[in-house]
Amino acid sequence: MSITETSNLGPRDSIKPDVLAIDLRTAVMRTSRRLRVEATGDVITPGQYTVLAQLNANGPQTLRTLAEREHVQAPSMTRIVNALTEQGFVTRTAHPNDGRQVQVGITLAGKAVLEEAREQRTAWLAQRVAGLSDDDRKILSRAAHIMQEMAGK
Amino acid sequence: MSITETSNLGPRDSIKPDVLAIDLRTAVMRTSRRLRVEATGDVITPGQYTVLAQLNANGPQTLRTLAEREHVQAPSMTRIVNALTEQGFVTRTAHPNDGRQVQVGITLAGKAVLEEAREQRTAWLAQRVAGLSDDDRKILSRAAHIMQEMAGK
DNA sequence: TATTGTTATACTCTATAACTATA
DNA sequence: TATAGTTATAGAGTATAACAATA
Repeated sequence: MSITETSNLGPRDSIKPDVLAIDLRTAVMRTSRRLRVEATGDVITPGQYTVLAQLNANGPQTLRTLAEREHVQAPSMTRIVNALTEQGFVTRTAHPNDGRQVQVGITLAGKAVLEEAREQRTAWLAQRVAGLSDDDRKILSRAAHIMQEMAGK
Repeated sequence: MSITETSNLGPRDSIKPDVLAIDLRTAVMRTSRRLRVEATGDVITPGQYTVLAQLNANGPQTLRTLAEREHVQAPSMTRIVNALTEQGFVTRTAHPNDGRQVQVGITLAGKAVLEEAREQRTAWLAQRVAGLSDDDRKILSRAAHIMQEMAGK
């Protein structure tokens, strides 16, 4: 029996947003918590990880832009970027025209450690997902896309 | 067009656990982050919230049991329970037979604040969910159950 | 001796405020 | 004056180690 069938919803029932919100919130928070706990042995912190991913996906950015995108204050981003710089995962280069700005970019070592961290962080989930039925995997795949869209770019 | 149709997977494709794991992890972490950020104005901290929810769902428990279930160390749980006790949201009672143990239980005020926090924390998500198609809501509902099962009770 | 819980202490991450340098 | 970034400092939250009380 598929896990999805534990749902008490028939195909014709309309789903109340309030009820779904509570269910989904619980599921998301619980899963994210496990993902955080199971991601042991990482060489970089969660904050460093998301900054590397951001730089990898969107190219070099100023410190301020990074802070805004990560929703942290400037001093916090200074700290994160300093740590990444010391480890050789990002470089800081002065802006050609504006001497106040600093461009932060990911290095090859940074890309490598990002990939490594991504695998470590995904290993636990991949194992769990492998134990599901194909139907359940399809549902999760679609749900992932819906959630991505819903949570905003 | 439904958001689910942005998925590039046909009905007959088998879904690779590794690929799904990366998609799902990204979606879950991004959503949980938004949920955390959007849950402003809470009267209790996230740690306090989960402890109250735990006590509400499973009844009075010892400090050690709570620490294990929340995956934190004993001193951290002492701190959380102290804060909840000072606010009047839990009570501490001595174990009748074993003088070492402390039973922690939720109060009526604790139940009230839990319900209030739950609504605050779910409001943002409920609004987002309300803007989806009914099909998408069905998928999310099933996905929530699958994730709950997958992340362990 | 083993177990439950507390206290002491330190570390990480984040924030606000004050400061420097550049525009 | 305004903006980009850094430094100083403080406040959560968590951890380990040492301790007290009980079994």
